[in-house]
Amino acid sequence: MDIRNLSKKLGLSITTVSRALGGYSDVSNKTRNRVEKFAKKYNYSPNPNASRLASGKSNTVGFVVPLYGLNSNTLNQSSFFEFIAGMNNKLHSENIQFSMMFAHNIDEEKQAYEKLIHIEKVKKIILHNLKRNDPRIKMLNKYKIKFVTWGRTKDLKNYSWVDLDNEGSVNLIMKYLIKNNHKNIAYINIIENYNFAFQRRQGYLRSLKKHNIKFNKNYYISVSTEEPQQSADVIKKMLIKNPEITALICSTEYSGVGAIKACNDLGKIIGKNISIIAFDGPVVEALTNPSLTAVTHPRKELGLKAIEMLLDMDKKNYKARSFIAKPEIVERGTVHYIERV
Amino acid sequence: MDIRNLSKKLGLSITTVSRALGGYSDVSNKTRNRVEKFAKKYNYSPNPNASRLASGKSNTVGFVVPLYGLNSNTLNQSSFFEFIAGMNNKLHSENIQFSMMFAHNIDEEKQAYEKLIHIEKVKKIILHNLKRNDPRIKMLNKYKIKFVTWGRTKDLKNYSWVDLDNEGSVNLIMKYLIKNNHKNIAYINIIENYNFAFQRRQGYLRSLKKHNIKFNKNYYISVSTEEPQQSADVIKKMLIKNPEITALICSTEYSGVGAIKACNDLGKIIGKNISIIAFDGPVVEALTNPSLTAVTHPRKELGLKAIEMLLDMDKKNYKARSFIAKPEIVERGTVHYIERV
DNA sequence: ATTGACAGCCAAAACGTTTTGGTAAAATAT
DNA sequence: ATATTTTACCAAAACGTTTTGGCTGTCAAT
Repeated sequence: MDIRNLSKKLGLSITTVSRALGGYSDVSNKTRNRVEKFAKKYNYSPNPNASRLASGKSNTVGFVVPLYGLNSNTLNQSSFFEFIAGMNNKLHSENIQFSMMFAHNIDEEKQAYEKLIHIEKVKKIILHNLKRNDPRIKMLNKYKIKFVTWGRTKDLKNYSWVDLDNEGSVNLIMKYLIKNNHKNIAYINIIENYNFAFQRRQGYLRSLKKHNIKFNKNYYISVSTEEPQQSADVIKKMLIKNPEITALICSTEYSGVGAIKACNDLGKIIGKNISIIAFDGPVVEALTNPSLTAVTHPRKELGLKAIEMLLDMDKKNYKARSFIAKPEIVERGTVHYIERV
Repeated sequence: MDIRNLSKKLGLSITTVSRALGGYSDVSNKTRNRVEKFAKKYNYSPNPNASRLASGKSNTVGFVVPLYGLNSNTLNQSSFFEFIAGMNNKLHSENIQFSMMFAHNIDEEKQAYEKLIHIEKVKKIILHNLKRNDPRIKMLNKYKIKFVTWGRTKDLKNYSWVDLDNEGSVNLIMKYLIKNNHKNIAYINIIENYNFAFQRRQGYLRSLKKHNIKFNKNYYISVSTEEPQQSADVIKKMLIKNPEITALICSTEYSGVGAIKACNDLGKIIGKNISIIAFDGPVVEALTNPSLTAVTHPRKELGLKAIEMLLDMDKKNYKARSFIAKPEIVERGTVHYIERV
């Protein structure tokens, strides 16, 4: 069933049918209802390719997934997957194509963007994994590509982004721990040239100040790899030197696992005399014993919002926007309450 | 630059340009070369939507990702991700679109296929997560959709597929364990209505026979969930009742983790007086202590091969093919050698 | 010298929409 | 009663390809 046949059955012109279904106002409600009824009855939906050709809006959104650096880890890929799923839902409901490419190193990544922009003529891109200072933004502006980023650069120069609430998440965690009477709270971060790590550090420092806890530099470390053992070693040392620590905040799943190892090795009983809370870790949570308490983020929603913004950029009065995912603490078994003495 | 302008510059008709680039034989080599040269020079590539509309060929490969059942687990999503990355590489080099949809339940899955087939007019699909008897195959045949499956049904009725070598992997594991002088080898499977689980069971039984080991039904269990604790409980019981068991083969990462828990609880020293070996587990491997020995499969290659086959189906003399990924054992720390007495 | 086959090219139709630039009738304003 | 605006519709053009069904000239076979 195509629009020609449908219009014949309705006794209307093709134009009217198209405009009725397109939601234009120069169609009476009576007619529109009839058209919609018939469209449903005959199971009509416009041929997307014809429609894209005619409208000139062949909207494709591009996305390059790096499979190196922090993302070479299979662990992190599941969070990408969530994000992608969120994007896809929106894209499909809007009949927009999604062009995803993979890159194993920085050269391949560059090539991927070039292919997207110059060959596939993609005009919209989702950028992610932002460095504090990211050269891709300049590049995209140069080619007048519309983009929304997942993550933020150091300074937010007039672009739209979605992101975890990194600072807010740490605040939330700190509040939660302090409510449980923790005071000697350590933070295990990842190297801070990732902007999210920097923001989390900010959150930690500001939270301490807010709750009148003095920053102890022995309580803050950042690891450079995602090898759990490395985290475990560093954490063990920290706990031996500072046995008064009662809670560990871990920026990554891997360091969360490292923390568990370290505590086990030291004979500390997790959830009894030492608390561990980690970021996300949707994968690891279920695997550890006791099950890891964590702060989670709706990554699917993040993907959806990113696409919404990107599509809104076509509207005339669009202004740069942002969306911050609301963190939530999922209580499991690794945080304990300290009785006041 | 569109084909009209290009043909003008070449002094040729649109038809000839189109047919030159399309590889048709009614164009002289001399002309074809000229056309190709100009196309490159002016950075011309056909508008994909116009081309799809005119040819009636969507030039798109469809893929529906279920986010329910066995795949609601974030863990498994990373293996999808690998597969998708493999597919994408090939698709991009061939300039073919990839339409991926997500489904949260069986109804959404059905709708997704309908949308792909009837609306987007996709003619090629990658099917995965096959049941032993999968109704989708009939459906795809009915609509004359070309497809390649990732996984196999019970009977391989004349379609092309790629898959892990489930039976072979178990053989390999068994050989490896037996080489290390294990004889009392238990198998922890997942429910067998997943065909891969069935095949792995076959592998286990046949391997035993081959090595003249009598099957002991107390050594074989299959769990129905992916909750590690459930596996742990069942395994603990098994080990208490049959303390002579020296090695555990786990069909999933989750049961691998469960096995580790069970052994720890029983005071068995993993890699010393009990061995554990699991399937894949690219995620978990790095997290356990000791690091989990496993059999791995090149999932990226699997994705690539699937697409290769799917595209080859356009060739005239195509016959149903298959590709089996070669398993490999990655020795880490959970399998021990038993000294002969 | 005539015929047939073939190589190499092309004009026009087709693909199924959206959009443009209208028109006639109805409603409203003067 | 007339002029203006609004409502509701439509024919035809446009989108950029691919495909169909030619046509012309060349060359080998008769």
